[in-house]
Amino acid sequence: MDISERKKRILRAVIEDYIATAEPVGSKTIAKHAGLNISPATIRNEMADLEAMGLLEQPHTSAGRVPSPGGYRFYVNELMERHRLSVQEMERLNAALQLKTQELDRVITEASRVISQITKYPSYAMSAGPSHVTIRRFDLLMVERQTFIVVVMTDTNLVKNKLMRLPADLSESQIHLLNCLLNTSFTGLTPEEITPELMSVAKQTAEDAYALLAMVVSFAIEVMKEQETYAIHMSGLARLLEHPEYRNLERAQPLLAYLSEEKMLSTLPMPDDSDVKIYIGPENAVGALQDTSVIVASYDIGENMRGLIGIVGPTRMDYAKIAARLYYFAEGLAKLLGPGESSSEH
Amino acid sequence: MDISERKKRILRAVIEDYIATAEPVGSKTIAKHAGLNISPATIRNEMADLEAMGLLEQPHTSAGRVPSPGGYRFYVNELMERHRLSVQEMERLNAALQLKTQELDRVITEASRVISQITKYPSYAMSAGPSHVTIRRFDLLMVERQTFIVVVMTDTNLVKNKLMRLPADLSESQIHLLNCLLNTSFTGLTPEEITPELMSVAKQTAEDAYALLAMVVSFAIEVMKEQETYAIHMSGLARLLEHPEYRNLERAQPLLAYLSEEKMLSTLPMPDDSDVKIYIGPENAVGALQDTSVIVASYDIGENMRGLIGIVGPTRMDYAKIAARLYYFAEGLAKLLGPGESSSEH
DNA sequence: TTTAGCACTCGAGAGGAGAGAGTGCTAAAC
DNA sequence: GTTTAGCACTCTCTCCTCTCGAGTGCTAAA
Repeated sequence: MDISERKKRILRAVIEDYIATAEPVGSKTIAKHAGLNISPATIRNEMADLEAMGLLEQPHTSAGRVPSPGGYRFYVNELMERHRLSVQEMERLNAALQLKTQELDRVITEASRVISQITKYPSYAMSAGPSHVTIRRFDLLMVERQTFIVVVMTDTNLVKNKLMRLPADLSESQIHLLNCLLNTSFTGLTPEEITPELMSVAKQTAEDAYALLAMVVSFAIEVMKEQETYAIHMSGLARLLEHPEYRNLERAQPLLAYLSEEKMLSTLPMPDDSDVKIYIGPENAVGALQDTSVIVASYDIGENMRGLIGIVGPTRMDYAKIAARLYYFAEGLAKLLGPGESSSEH
Repeated sequence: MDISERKKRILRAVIEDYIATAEPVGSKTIAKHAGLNISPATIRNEMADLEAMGLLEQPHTSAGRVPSPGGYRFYVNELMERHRLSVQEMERLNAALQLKTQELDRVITEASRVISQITKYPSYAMSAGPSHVTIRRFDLLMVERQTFIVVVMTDTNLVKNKLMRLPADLSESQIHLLNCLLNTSFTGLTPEEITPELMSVAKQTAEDAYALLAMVVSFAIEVMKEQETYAIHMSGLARLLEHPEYRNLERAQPLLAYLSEEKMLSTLPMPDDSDVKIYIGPENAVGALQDTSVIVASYDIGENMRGLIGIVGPTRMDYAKIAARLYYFAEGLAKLLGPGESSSEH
């Protein structure tokens, strides 16, 4: 895009003023801006050009200019300076990262809450599991005659358990046999690889203990499947209403409805690679997000898992600042949850 | 409260009309009501009396009447007929109760979502644990040389586990010893009963394995504490905006902010006994709920635990219908989760 | 190429008129 | 004594008009 240096400076001034005030920006306001020694009339001409290029918009003829989504995009790509966190900001984020628990679900929930508080926007957080999980190890523990605890450990080092009650008695040796059978024949398999044939072979070996075996296997499958699905959490929804663009309900309601519909959340942007991504207005595929921007940071939880933390807000937002905060926070979460930590189940 | 039969009928007609329309009800409207063959003028007189008794209110001099919180209370206590669910309603609720998972957290979340959908109000659901939990049983499983799975089972039949890594090697026999020590000295104790003295005695017995012991015990304490805390979930927040009383933001915003603030949620009404409870307007202790009503049903999960499911909405709501639905749903959840089921951890 | 000047446009907000719904009171009817 | 019809009154809501002010685009001069 060939665009003069002066136009860039004007565009940037318009965007930054609009981000700060939420009011359409007039030529006079820009003229007063330090560093630009040009008259309002000149600026008007330049703004008319910028509008023709699709970077600015006019709500109506006699109002100032407002950045278009394309304008924001240009700003984010080329004009925006990297925001450096102040010491206070870092301290605040660090304090928030002192999470008491390392339980994945809770960390995600808490992280989302904190980011929402700090950014003043609704925030979403999620964890995405790997696509192929297998069981590495089974353990059967007998509690009472007909009560067992089954413990399974996945190849992602996650441990899950379940208490099971059985109508039939089983002896210690039967349990031992079952344990061996499970650990030899059912480890390293994806749910699809546990075929009816495999089960019928196992049935012959397990005999009376087959009922328990079946329960254990179906639990294992459940665990594997669950790992592959997403856990998602949204926080601070009502903060949307604190921003002037959502002061009228017609605008706010559909967005709030979308964001509070749990099912819909999985349609929020979820980038694959590790970076802060910014989706401005119509760059979002989802209809309800056409007038909003989404900023999302992704981080490595290790063992094939990724975490995501992002915020949703009006297109007018301080992209530099928010992106920097998300980036810093995501880095902190990666350290907290990332590879090298012992992953604890929940 | 001595109040004539006719006044009761008028009050009831006013309330039910207001519930249906959300508009102040005039004398003419009531006069047209089937069954009441009295003129608007008479009704005006009666309504003036009802207002003097504090059961009705007038938004302004020349508007119709609106029920006061006291009026709703009287209606709920004495006038309201028990709503009987239609077959469709029951089917819908039954379908919603076909939850795939029995994981407590998920059931709670899902139940809240469903109730919110059905009632069109934001809903909250929670589980409250017992006040004293102890560990019934410990199991230590060795995965690799320095990696262990610890499994603890509480006296509420909940099983939790954690993967632990240790910098030091331990032998099979040391593990066995530790297992015995844990199961003899640390079972049946509340977190408070695990004193520094007890730990130092254990230290002498455990010797090299003390590091692992300490990790296991602190995990056990974490599990016990966690059991005593509440898990809460809110769903369908944005539905609030669908109701006319929240069409202006000044009214909606503080309530939405309150309900989306996770910490605050624990101040929502949480009755102890099994019944549907109704809190109307100022009957709620919390300031943010002064203009709202809360209907909440409580049910038994068994093993000392209770579940709660409720909705929040404007004071104008169809108390009979909502209460009936919550009651039915809570009963279903009790069957699903209640005593007799094997409680599975998550 | 930039700037000053000026007519023009458009939205926000204030003020006022009128309609409509509902009331309370009075006096007549049952 | 209770109920009802009639009527003046009150208050909100909506619509209309008017004005104000901010900001623009265009033209002509610097």
